[in-house]
Amino acid sequence: MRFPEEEYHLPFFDDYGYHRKLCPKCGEYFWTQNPDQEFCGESSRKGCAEYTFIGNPPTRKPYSLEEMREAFLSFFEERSHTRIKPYPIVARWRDDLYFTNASIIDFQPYVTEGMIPPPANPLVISQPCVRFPDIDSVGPTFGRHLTVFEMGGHHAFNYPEKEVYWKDETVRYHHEFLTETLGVNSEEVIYKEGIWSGGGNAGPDVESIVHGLEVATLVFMKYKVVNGEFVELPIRTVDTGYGIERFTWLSQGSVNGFEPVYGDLLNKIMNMAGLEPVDESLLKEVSKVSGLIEISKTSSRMENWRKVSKKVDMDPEELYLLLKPVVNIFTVADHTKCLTFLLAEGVVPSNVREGYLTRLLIRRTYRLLRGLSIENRLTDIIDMQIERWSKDFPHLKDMRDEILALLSVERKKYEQTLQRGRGLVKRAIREQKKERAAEIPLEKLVELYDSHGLTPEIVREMAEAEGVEVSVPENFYGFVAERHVAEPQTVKPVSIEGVEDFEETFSDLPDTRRLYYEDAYIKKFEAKVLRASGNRIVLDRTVFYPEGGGQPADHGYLEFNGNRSRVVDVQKAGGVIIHFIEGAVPKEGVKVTGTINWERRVSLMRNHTATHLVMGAARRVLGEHVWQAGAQKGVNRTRLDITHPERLTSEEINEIESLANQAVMRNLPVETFWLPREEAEKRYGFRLYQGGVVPGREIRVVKTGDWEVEACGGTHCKSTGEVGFIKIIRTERIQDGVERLIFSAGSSAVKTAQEIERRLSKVAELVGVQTEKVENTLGRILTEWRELRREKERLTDALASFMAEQYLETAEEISGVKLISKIVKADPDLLIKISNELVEKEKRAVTVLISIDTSARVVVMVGEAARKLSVDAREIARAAASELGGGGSGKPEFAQGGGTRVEGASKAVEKAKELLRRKVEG
RNA sequence: GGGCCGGUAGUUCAGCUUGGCAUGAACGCCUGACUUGCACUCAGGAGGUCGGGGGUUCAAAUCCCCCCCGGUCCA
Repeated sequence: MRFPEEEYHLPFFDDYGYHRKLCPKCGEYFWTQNPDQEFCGESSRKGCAEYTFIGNPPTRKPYSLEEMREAFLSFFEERSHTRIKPYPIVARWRDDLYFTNASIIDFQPYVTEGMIPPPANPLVISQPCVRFPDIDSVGPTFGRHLTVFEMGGHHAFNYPEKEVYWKDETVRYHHEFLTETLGVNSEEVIYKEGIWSGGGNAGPDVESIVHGLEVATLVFMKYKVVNGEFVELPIRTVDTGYGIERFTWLSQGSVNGFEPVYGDLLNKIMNMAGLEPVDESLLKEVSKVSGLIEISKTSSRMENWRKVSKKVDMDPEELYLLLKPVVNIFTVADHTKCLTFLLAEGVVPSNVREGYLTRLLIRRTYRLLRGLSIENRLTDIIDMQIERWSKDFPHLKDMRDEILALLSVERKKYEQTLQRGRGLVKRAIREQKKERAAEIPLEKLVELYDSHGLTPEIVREMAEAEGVEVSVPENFYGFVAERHVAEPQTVKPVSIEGVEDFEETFSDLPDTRRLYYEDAYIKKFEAKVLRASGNRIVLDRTVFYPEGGGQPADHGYLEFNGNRSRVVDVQKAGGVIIHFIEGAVPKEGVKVTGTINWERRVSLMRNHTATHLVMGAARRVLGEHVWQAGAQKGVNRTRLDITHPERLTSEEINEIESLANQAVMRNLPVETFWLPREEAEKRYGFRLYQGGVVPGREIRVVKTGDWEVEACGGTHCKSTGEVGFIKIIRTERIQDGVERLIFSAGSSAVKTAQEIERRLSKVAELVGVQTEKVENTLGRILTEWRELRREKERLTDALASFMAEQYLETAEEISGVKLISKIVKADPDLLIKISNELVEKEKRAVTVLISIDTSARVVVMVGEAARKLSVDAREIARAAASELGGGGSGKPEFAQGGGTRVEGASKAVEKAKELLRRKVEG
């Protein structure tokens, strides 16, 4: 789709003599002052232009990154925008994305949806952003793509009753910044029309292009996307994104976009790797056409190099080999900066969500460093990054030790994966040699990557060490992606169970007054029934806590007109609280008296407050990277999931338990209060969002003395002393990087401790000693048990040998073979052993031994000599077993069979004898 | 959240397709021989609830179901 011209035809363009044109190459509309401008001027894959600023910057002077950021911020500050501090790059206040990938993310959805006012209006910010989708392009595009960059954004929020500014002023600001502040010639600025859509919002946008480089996107967010349709938003948001790094690059006109950002750091990495600088003029030529490069999972790397090499008239292989190390160093610079920022915010590498993306980044970086033979220098580079950026982002320095600790754990894990991989590759080669295949099949390569995390490059390296060639198709990753496309997507319904008809049935009701927030200790209350639908009741007020925030619903009963009905569940839909009851249902308008099951509620309160205490303890013991990854409170036990890269040791668990109990004993006051979102964030930081996303304009803060502050909607004790006692029961590992702590609080904790003791006593009783001696005694018993088991083996062997002698004496001679047949009540294993002895002693022996118990088993063995007479144990076993009501099979010299018809045993022997006779005589 | 791979001796793994003796393999360990001693070499030996629980079957490491644990790819 496309917006009509009116959306873009601004007075600004007319004032400045801009013309609207259609680019014949990419088919997009653009605005230019230059009447001869034919193409849109953007240096992209479609090749509409080349970079013309390389070695020839269009700005008045070169800017460093810091200077450019400051120029941008102060330009808007001077034009009545308020400067705002950057937000975290891990978007913990949102559940629809992992990272802050644009400055507007900071204000979505609460500001853009009108739930809370912006911190200032208009405002300006330089927001560090993280983007993973373009990761493959980072490096090869010479700086156009980065995984971490600063987005300069000036934002205005236009309310129906209050207009700040809209399209025309936005473009004028941008133009003024470029031309007057930076000194770019007006006719060198092209504006391209576009449509922007993301995060559920959309609108027209204007992209500004200077000398082939897109430097800013000016978005006019005016729609909400509902079921694929554009619905006008009441609040129109000016959402601009100025690529601070790109502006800096433009102003320096350097041969790549990394030098202006990293400067000396780049040279240091070059030196580490012992790289000679690449011919500057060649870099310049390539850089000019690097806009053609765009790497994705479905296109191949070489394809891009071929395009570029054609332009600079060089052999693609040669060009690739020449530039690869430099490009890899660009990538390393980018990735290590991104890692520094991610780990500084406590992202724990894992196999899911943002942890997985971080792991991906670490493993890519390791591979690159390996290629440069400096894999042991990662921590040095990270240290350089911390040094480089901590002036503007001081938290990096504070988190240095944790960053390095997280990296070291992750490195160990990766090395284990590689170690395992070597074994797998060796095995794959062995297999392939056995089948005389020429090379490792593609399918195997995909499996090694998909299931074992080994990229084909690594497999090739490992295989070559074994002298085996591996060919990897250019579109390997596209091939892998295909495997994942076919997977079914599960769509989970968002509606609350039992209230799917909320819109029709309850949405007209006012918010229920939540008495449990006014006083968490109310046990009994009176209220009026506002709505009764089936077994669902809505009251005007309630002390029944609805399930939410990992705290289960209260139970209890409602009394009215001499009836008493049980409340079995409570759910919240919007601001309306719905009670599910069993028994008589009160009519609308009736007055009811509600009573909650206090014992249940107070247990839940203790468990909930305990959760905050354990959380605070875990962070103190394990580090700042510990975040809550989920929690479910219960009456008897509660589970708390925390991010941590390793299994918890028993010492750590004990320490967490001790600290949490100290917090209990200090009897800290638990304060709960409501604060406007931005105020709460300012006062307590983003640490608040432990329990995940908290919607709403005002958020409820639960502050546990100096121990822990969280945004939380649950009911809590007045002071930590009421929790009584916290007992950690055990830990589990939910995922890589997430540990689950299971604990009890209050009287449940006491019961838990008693239960553990009871079990121990029970064990001691069974073993017959005092509890203090259980381990020793049990150890001794186990040793004895093993000895007895061995003794039994030995005796069985001896018995088998003895029995074999006995049985051999009763052997029947049938034309050269010696048949030994017996029906005994013995373990089949013994029969096998006897048979073994028999055929060992007497090569002509054929044994048919039947054991009878609840079912019958027949063991048939044929000695070497008998075997030569074409006696087949399988045939005999099968024949005998048919009389037992079952089947049999095995090997020619040894077979087994059996059945349930025990009484057929003697007949089975007869049958076997008959068959044998036929075989050797006939 | 979804997919894939794996769990057998102290360790790394075979065996599983096609149910039938775990005489399993290598390394490590113990004992002995050789040696001044160590290492090497040779001979012998110990070491297994086949991740757990159900089911099918005369019979399950092997087939089916559930669970636990580890790895990995993708969102």
